[in-house]
Amino acid sequence: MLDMKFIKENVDVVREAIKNKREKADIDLLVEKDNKRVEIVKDLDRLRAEKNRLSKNVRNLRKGSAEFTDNINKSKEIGIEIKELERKVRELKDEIYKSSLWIPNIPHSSVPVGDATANKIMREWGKKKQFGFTPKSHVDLINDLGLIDFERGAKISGTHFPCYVGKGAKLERALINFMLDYHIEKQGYTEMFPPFLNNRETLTGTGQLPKLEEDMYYVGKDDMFLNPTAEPPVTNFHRNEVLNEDELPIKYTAYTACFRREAGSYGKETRGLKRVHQFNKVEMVKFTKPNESYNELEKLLNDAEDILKALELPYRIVLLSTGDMTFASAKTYDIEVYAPGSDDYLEVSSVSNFEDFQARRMNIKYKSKADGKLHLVHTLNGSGLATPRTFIAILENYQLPDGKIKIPDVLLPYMGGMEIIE
RNA sequence: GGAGGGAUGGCUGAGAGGUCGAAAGCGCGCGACUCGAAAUCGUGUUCAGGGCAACCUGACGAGGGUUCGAAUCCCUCUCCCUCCGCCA
Repeated sequence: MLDMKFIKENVDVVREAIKNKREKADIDLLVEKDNKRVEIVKDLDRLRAEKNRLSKNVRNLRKGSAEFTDNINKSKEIGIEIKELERKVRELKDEIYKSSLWIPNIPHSSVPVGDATANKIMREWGKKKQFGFTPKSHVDLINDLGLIDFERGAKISGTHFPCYVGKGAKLERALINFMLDYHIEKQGYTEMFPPFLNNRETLTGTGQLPKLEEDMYYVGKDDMFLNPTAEPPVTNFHRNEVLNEDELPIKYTAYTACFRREAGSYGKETRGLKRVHQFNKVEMVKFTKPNESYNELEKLLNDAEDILKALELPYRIVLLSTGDMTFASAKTYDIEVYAPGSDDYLEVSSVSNFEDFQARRMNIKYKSKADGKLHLVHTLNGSGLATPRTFIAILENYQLPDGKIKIPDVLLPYMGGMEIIE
C-alpha cells in the first residue's frame, strides 16, 4: 500500500507504475474519493468543535432555564448531523482502503521498464560443466534412481504433488538443513518455524491478497490459506509492532512447505519438478531502516548466492523488469541456476525490496532516535533457496557417466556419509 | 465445544460519566555531574487527520447504542489468558 498523501502529490508517478507493472487500478477515482473524504472531515471537525463548545458550556447554565434547554436542543441537532457525516466518512474510508489495496508498489528507478524481455542479466557465476556424455534430464535421473514417486504422489494428493522417497527424501532434507544452517550459522539469521496456514490479514499484509486469492489453496472452514511462501508468516510476525531501532536490521530465516495452485501455467513444464503444487523452500526475511534497505537488498542477494556457490552450481543474476516483478516489490533480482540436462536456467530464488509497501499494510514501525518519531520499516525477502529446482540442478550438474549422482561436498555431513546416490 | 477473566501510550500498569490524551514506573531524547561511562539529579517524550503557524478534530481492541457529555454505562463482534471437555 502506498501513502495516500504520496499518491495525491504524485498521481503521474503512480499512474506510470500501474502501467509499467501491467496492473489495473483506477487512480483518479481513488484520488477523487479521498478528496471528498477530506471535505467531509473538514465539515465534521467544524461541527464537532461546535458541539464540544456547547457541551462544555452547559454546566455553566442554570438547569431548566431557556438557555439550558436551547443549548441541549442545539447540541442534539448537531449530533444527528455528525452521525450522518460519520457514516459517510466510514463508507468512504472503507472504499478507499479496498481500492488502495489494488495499487501496486512503485518500481525503483534502477528497474528496467518493460516486459520480461527487458530483464537484465547482471552477472554470471561458475563454469558450465563439460560432460563427456549427453547429460540426462532430472526427470530421467529421478525415475532411474527412484528418488521421487510422482505417480504415487498423484495418488495421495493429485498431479504435481511429488512424493520424495528414500535417498531422494534424504537429499531433499539435507538440502533444507544445509541451507538453514548456512543462513543461521554463517550469515547471522535467526531461525523461525512458522505456521503454514495464514489468515486473510496476514496475506493482505504482505500483498498476496487481494490479487492472488485464486492462486492459493484455501481452507474455507477456517477462512485460511496454505502459505504460498514463508514470506507472509515470517514478515507478519511483527505486524502491528513498533520495533527497536537498535535491533534493526532484523534477519529471519525459515523453512516452510509452500503451496501454489500454479493455475494456467502448464505448457511444457508438466513433467518433473520444475513446477509443482507443493514444494520446500528456505526463506530469508529482513526488516530494515529505510535508508539501509537497498544496501541490505544486495547483501540479501549475496546471502542467497552463497548457497549456490557452496553447492558449486553455476548461476546468473537477473534484474527483473517492471512488467515481470511482483505487485508489492520495488526491486527484484532473480537467481537462475544452470541445469545442463535441459540446457536451461531455472529460477531458484527471488530477492526483493518492498520498501515500506508491506510495512504500511502491516503497520510495522520503528522509533527513530534521530527525530524521536515513528517511521515505517522497510521489508525485504529472498529465497535461499527453493528446493525443487536446486534439486534438479544438483542432479543434472552432479550426474556421472554411469547415471549415478555425486553428492556435493557441503551436503556430505547431511547425508550420513553417503557420497554417491545410486 | 463449555465456564470464567482480560484488551489503555514504545513497554508495564492506574483510571470506574465532565477537571483524562490519560497517574506512576520502565524505556527513550536533552541537560547537569564525570577524563569518559555507570549510577544519580533535572527536564522532555502517544499517535493520526485538517490548516501545515497558532489552532481544530479524532483515537483507550472494532462496530453500534444511552447521554448535552463516555476510557468509564449497555449491546454485538474480534483477539488473548485461565480452567474443564475433546483430539493428538
